[in-house]
Amino acid sequence: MGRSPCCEKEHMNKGAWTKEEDERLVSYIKSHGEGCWRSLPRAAGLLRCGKSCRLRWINYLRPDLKRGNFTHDEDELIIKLHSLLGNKWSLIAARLPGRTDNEIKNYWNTHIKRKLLSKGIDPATHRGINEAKISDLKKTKDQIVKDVSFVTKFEETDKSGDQKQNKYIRNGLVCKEERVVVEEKIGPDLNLELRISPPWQNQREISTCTASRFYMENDMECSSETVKCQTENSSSISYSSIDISSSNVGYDFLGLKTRILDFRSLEMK
DNA sequence: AAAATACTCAACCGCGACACG
DNA sequence: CCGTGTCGCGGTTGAGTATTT
Repeated sequence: MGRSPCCEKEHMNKGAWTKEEDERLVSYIKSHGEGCWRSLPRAAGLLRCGKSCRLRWINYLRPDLKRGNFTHDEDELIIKLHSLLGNKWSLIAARLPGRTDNEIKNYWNTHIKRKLLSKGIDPATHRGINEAKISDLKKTKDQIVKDVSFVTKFEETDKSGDQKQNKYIRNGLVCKEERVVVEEKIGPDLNLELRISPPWQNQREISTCTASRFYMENDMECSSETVKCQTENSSSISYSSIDISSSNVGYDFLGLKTRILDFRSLEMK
């Protein structure tokens, strides 16, 4: 038994929206709010299917949309997020105020893909196109490197506050540095540092955020704790940590809920 | 100036997830 | 548990525009 279509295809307008249709839609949503897309077209007096109305509103008519070209910062953020999330455009868009998933998807396909390719980076994997060299390096002793999108280096102060130590975040995991040296050498020539913050936050402000950390030793997840981090500018992350035992505690990353930072299985809250 | 080609991006389509009876 | 309806997502299309030949 087939599913009934979302709307009767006959007697429906398709293609580009007219100014009058836009005005009807905006006016209806302003007075009645979003939602119930199925019944909206009839109520608003539009010969469009609900799907089409929803798309038009979300991608074009919403008042909070940002117009104009993408900034360099937005470019970088999109690349970073794509390296983590893949083609999850809606998740990426959630981190870029005023931008829609459709817009980012188009921008990715028309601009960023080309930009990365011109730098010798595979846009799908965010790794160098010359995979052969990388594979050879990976085979060498003690260079067991898992699939990696980018590496972020940060400085950690020990509990006494006396000593500082370099550490690396790879795919959300805090790693011992010797395990990622090879990746630093062979990785893409891009600044892929990622700051973690709640959605829609002004990145310029000093802010605190919380995340769980998992140390990797001998390829085993061996401990976890919650870390409070304070970000002051885009070039550094300082950490102060609080030990907790958090074997079953869920936490947020990029506005998502997950227990382990496995970006390939993230789900919306 | 005209034709061909490349590019952009709004809109469409099909599918999966989820809610509900 | 199953069938149905709705919503939202990601991939794709194609009309309009820009650039090149």
